[in-house]
Amino acid sequence: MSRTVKLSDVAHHAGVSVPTVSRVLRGVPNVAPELKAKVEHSVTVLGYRPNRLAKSLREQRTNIIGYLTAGTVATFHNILAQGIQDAAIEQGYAVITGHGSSVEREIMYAQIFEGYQVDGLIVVPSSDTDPYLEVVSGYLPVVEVDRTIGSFSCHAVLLDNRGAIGQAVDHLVELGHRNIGLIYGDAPVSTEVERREGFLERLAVHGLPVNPAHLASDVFSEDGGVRAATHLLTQKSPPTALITTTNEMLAGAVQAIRHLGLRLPHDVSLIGMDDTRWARLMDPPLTVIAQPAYDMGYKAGQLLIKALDDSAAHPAEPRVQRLSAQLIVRSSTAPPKEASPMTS
Amino acid sequence: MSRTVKLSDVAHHAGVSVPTVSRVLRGVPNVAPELKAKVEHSVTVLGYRPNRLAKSLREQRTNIIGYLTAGTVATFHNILAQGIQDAAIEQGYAVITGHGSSVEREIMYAQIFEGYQVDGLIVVPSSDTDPYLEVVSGYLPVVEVDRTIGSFSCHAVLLDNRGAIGQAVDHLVELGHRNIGLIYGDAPVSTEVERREGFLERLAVHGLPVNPAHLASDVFSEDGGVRAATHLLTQKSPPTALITTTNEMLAGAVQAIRHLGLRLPHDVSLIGMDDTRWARLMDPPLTVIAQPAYDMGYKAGQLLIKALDDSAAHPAEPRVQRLSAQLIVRSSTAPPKEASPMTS
DNA sequence: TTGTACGCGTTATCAC
DNA sequence: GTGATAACGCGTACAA
Repeated sequence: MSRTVKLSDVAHHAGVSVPTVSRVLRGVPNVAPELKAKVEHSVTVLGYRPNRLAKSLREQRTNIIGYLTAGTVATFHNILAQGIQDAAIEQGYAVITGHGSSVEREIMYAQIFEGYQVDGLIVVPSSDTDPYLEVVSGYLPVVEVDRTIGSFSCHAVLLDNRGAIGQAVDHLVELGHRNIGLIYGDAPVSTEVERREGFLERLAVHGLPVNPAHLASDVFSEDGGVRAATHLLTQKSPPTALITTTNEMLAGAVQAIRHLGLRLPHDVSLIGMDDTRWARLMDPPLTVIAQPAYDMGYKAGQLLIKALDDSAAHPAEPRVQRLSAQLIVRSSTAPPKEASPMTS
Repeated sequence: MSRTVKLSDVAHHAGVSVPTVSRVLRGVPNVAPELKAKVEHSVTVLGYRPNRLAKSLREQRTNIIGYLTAGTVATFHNILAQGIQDAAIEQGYAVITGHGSSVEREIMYAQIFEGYQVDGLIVVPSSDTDPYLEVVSGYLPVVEVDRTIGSFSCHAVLLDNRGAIGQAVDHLVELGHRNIGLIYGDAPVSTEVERREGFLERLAVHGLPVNPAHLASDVFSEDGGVRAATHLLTQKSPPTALITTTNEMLAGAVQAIRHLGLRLPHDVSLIGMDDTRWARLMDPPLTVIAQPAYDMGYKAGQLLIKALDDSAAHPAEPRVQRLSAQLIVRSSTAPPKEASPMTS
């Protein structure tokens, strides 16, 4: 639970009775304008937020609907969600879910969740800048998964993004590539930032120069991948290998390569993110960086629940877990056209 | 809400006080064995089920964790879930989610949801036989999506499965195919049954004979698809076209066709289910039956909420909505090898 | 060992 | 128009 500013607090602050506050909040007609104003003032001043639990108990209606599915889970974020579910259920917790595509929506859901008095929050932030989450983390245990806002201190379960891209670079360098292109999303999320940095760092480790022209960012989508890959492969001295930081952009890269009449891996090598079904089914099957999606979700669930249990004891120091990715070598990577596997 | 058998009812029935019942239920040590037995008896007789809401309010702890994600949604069931979420949030409802891969798990989640006093339930049943769901639907509005148990009367939002497969058959017949194979899952779920029946019915409409050897069922997965397709294509007179009823089995069929050295659509035509990214990305791009996933979820949410609002007025007669699928013709279908497009 | 009384935060029914 | 008071279902001191 969190701050406990209740109806009676507001009533006391406004110098009225509890039912009056309730009436104002619910918009019941017969209320004196002056009292209404005073109540509304107190509400904002005290930062009152209704307790859905008590309301539900009283009204015999929760406004919660259960969604029970036997649907197949295949993508990264679903498998992750499945991990959270399993960890939660094992500890006797239930999960209330919201898909927040934008910061506004994210905030809306977070507030609704708070209304239902959730014990804690697991979140995949939609952006690097979410001031609301910072506030929430002040009085509610929060665990970030996959992505992190970074600017505030809370628990997190993340991929070792630098290491992940590092493995891809290592593999390509071993094959003899010296001109590797990176396709990444331009959204301000931690995964993209870290993967980009990991790429540059690993290039440096191998003593390879960084060619800014071989870095292409675009919208974090299939179309963005098409554009970025096309841009990279149509320049005068194109890279001999491409790495994409997301599954969506990988799909775009595949399309672009095909559209340009290039063959995989003969003309260009390609490594993407996430070991999805289609990556295996492509012709040729794609070399990918596999994320431990289920583990990430499961560990996030465990971490949050542990934080919940410990909250009484220690004030829970922020704990960040980094999980390793696994490079799965298939047939979209090969030595570059005019080069021997061992470059000096 | 539902049946309201509370602690005090049990106490009265057992001839003890409320706290005693509470103690027994929570396993507090100091309780007389005889009273314990009496209480437990009353609990089962009355069918008492704890109200998590009241417990949460009292304990200042809900055991609910919020999961907020900006993760991408790509598969059928995710888009469907997104539709439910949107419909719910628009009406001021929250969604608590559970993934039930088996009937046991499904029942477990349903009970947990009931504990949280959900107003209603939306469910994708995992099997045709779930006695518990029948019971639940007696006192809680239930909407089935995608699949239906069928044996009890409740609301449902389903695909027009017969029509969907019918479109696929029509398309293949127009191309000149007369020997069409069907690959379907052997799980006892309504979608599989209806799609199989729709296939047979449509064949009859075209005056085409049914060849039992061209019907292959297997486990509802990629591997199952591989086996079924291999079985179908390696017999003496194989079908010239294949239809799969699920996306998973489609993936298996693609693999089998490739493994057998067959070319798409030259050697065999193929139509599958769900317009997923990889179906578009395949070489050649796959002709598929696209389901209105988001609409199905959204309509299910609307239907449930309407049922909730109406529950006071009319006892809510069961309402079943059938949504149409759309055949998306791409390049995995073509006239059969030795046949003109127009067969007599 | 068991029962009484109260509180969790809110809404609904009454008098005033 | 407004404010006591009770109730929603459960857990927990405290007293018996």
